[in-house]
Amino acid sequence: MDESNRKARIPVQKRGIETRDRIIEAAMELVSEKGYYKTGVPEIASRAGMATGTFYSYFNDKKEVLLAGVERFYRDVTRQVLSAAGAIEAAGKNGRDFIHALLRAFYAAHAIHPRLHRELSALILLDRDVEELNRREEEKAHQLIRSLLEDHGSILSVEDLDAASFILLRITDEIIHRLQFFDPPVGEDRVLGELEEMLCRYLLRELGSRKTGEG
Amino acid sequence: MDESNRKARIPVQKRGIETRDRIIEAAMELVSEKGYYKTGVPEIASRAGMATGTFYSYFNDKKEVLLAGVERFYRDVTRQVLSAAGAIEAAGKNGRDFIHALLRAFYAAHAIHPRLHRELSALILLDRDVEELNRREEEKAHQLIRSLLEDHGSILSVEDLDAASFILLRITDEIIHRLQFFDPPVGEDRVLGELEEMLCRYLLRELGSRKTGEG
Amino acid sequence: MDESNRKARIPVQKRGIETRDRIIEAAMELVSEKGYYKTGVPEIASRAGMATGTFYSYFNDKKEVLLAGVERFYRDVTRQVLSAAGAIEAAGKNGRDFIHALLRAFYAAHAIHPRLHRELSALILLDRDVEELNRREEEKAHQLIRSLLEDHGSILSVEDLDAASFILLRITDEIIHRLQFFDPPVGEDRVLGELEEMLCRYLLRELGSRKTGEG
Amino acid sequence: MDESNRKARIPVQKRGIETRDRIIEAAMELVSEKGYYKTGVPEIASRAGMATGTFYSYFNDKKEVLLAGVERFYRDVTRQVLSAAGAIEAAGKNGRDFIHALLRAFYAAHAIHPRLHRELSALILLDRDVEELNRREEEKAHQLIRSLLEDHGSILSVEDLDAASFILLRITDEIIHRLQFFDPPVGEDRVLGELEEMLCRYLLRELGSRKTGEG
DNA sequence: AATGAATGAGAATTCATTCAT
DNA sequence: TATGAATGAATTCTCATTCAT
Repeated sequence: MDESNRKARIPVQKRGIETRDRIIEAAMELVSEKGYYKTGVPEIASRAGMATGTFYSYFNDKKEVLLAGVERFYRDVTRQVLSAAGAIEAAGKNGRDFIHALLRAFYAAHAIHPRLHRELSALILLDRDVEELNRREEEKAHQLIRSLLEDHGSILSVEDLDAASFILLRITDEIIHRLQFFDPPVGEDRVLGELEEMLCRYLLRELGSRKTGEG
Repeated sequence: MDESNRKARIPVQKRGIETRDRIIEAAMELVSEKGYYKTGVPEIASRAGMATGTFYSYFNDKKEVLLAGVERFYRDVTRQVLSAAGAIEAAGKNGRDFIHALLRAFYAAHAIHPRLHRELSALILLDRDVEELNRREEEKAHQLIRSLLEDHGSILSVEDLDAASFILLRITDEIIHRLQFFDPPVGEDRVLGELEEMLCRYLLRELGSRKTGEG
Repeated sequence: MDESNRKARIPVQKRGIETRDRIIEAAMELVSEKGYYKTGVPEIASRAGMATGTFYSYFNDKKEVLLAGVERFYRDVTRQVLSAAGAIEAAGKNGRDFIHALLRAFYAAHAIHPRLHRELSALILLDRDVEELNRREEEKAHQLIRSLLEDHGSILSVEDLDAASFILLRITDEIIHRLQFFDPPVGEDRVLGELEEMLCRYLLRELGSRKTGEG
Repeated sequence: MDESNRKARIPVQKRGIETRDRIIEAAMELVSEKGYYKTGVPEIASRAGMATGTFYSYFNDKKEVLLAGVERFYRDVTRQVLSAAGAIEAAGKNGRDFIHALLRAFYAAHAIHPRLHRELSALILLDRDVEELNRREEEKAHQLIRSLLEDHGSILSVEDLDAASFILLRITDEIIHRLQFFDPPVGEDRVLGELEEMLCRYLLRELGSRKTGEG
């Protein structure tokens, strides 16, 4: 009975789809600005330039836009990440370059909707549905990282690929997260440089010489 | 002073202090169980065995107990961490043992109030006051890690101690966090083992041989 | 005229009349299924296979279809009752047969749209317009019963024909009502048998012998 | 889990019980005046001289007051009916007097809250919970009538006591209902006189002479 | 004539906080 | 000082009706 008692319209025509998108857009803007709990439905509708009732003919409740917005957010991030895949390929089998490109890709992915990202990080912890959506994305990301590490197996010295992928994903995400959401006690460049160094020492079979003057 | 218009009593007598503690205790229990936003003040008062009004003679509003509770939580964690300092000392100048003891200490700190910890992780992102409290604690933790690394400077190969402390703190926290709050795609032991390996390769001047069969 | 500000079209062409009928049909179906208050106009339009706006070019508001539906319902019931007149005639001047045929006619009339009947019974009490429509129908029924009783004057022992018609109509209606809408504490056959017995004793000059084994 | 998740206070102190009663009173007044569906909670609260929120600390929702009001209504009616039992006793074994007293009792019971009575008659048909409450009351009334008929068995000529009680209850109720709620096509006295005559002919072993000039 | 997206006032309900006792 | 009933603004959601296309 998952969606059996839905009343909200599923628009197929261009106009309806645009309206739906406008609602998601407005909702995510407001969630970014004031947080999910402080954002009201009339406010979302008003921002989207429509009446409250219109909102409810596209979504059954406030939570539903949130989930739609989260999915859209993940789509945006995924698109961004995939577009970075090229740069990672280009780095070839040079260890430091590979790690560097990887970090760049993560950083860029985080820069998409930073405020929204922050709010979602909280909602993952507070809401089971958001948590579940996130779990699926993490799983995808985990597999992506794993296959990247496999591809570069010849230059890496990792034994447990799964555990390594998990750690690589989480810590990179976390550090960039912190750098973007809170102001860190240490300069961003120094942290990113040190993070890269750590990953090189951990992952690479041969270290190569450290590049100084990160920019 | 931002406390000029406070009305809530600051209890000095034993009885009053106990009452205040009972409120904090009840509030944190409920926050752990159902989350801050779903916990009501009358409910906190009721759980603490008193009338709603009594609550308001000890705290000006709901947020105030939360902050008091967060402070108490950090006190508990700090106490736990300090008690682990002994074990870290005992590990002496053996690199792997030092890292291992460090990880153990973090892990134990997280095990204190896991549900509350999870809720607070979200509130840090949602509430400026909780964020600020957290910032101060992170700063203390950062300094603590930094001085530990300094003490072990002879066996470490780190250049930027500040950046390294920051990274060490954040990633260890994050990984343990994930292991405890979400069920990870990889077994806990494998992740912790790999994390330890990463930190050793990163931090230690001489690697020593890896211990297999973590537990 | 109370219709001076009407906007809804009064269809004269065949197509328009059919459309109007389809709306009434759909509305009455839904009212039977979920009740008037829980039935929405968009839902009626959808069931009738048209857009919401089309509904409003045939009816000025929701109430108007209800009234049209009530009138149609009464037309159906009247048609049914009149078709039963033959059976009553056929019963001739045998007292018990006359009463029996009368009861059968009422029973059949109630069996037409039982769910709708039930809903309307409530709406009569809640809505002045429905009440008024009902009053007119009751008046017609009252006159019908009265003339039936007059026709059978020779075998009846009633003095106040008007009062008797009123009572006869109301109690027969009520008892059958209850039997159909609620499950009664006593079997239907026993109740109908006893009702017939009561009416015989009340109305007939000569009682005749009771028929047992009602079916 | 019938009442497990109730939040509404169950008052035990005098003040609380009075407040609760005041709400029921106000609600039933408004339901009598404008009907259940057109009565809003803020309006009930305002009529009861309190804020909306207060209402919700005594009742979980609007429906709950209705049900409490219905129960109170039935209590009032029952009390009235029982107080009429004396008059019925006093009528002794005179058939016509017995029937007359019975009718008087019904009539008086209906005169208590006529408008409310009318509204409830509709709600019984529209709401399963009200229907159920009514079913229980009908059952009680049914038993009461049955035992009255049994007590007067010597002067009655009824065979199926259960069916007769059911019919007696329903038709008397219905006729009085109509007389009070709608204006009948025939004068009230004539209808009541004829009803009494019908019941006498139906129920009594020996008829006695009809009293003319009902008053 | 038909469409169906949009409207927006209004209903139900919640909950942090106050205040008379 | 403690009590807990009372407050009422704020929030979520509904649905009969309108109107641009």
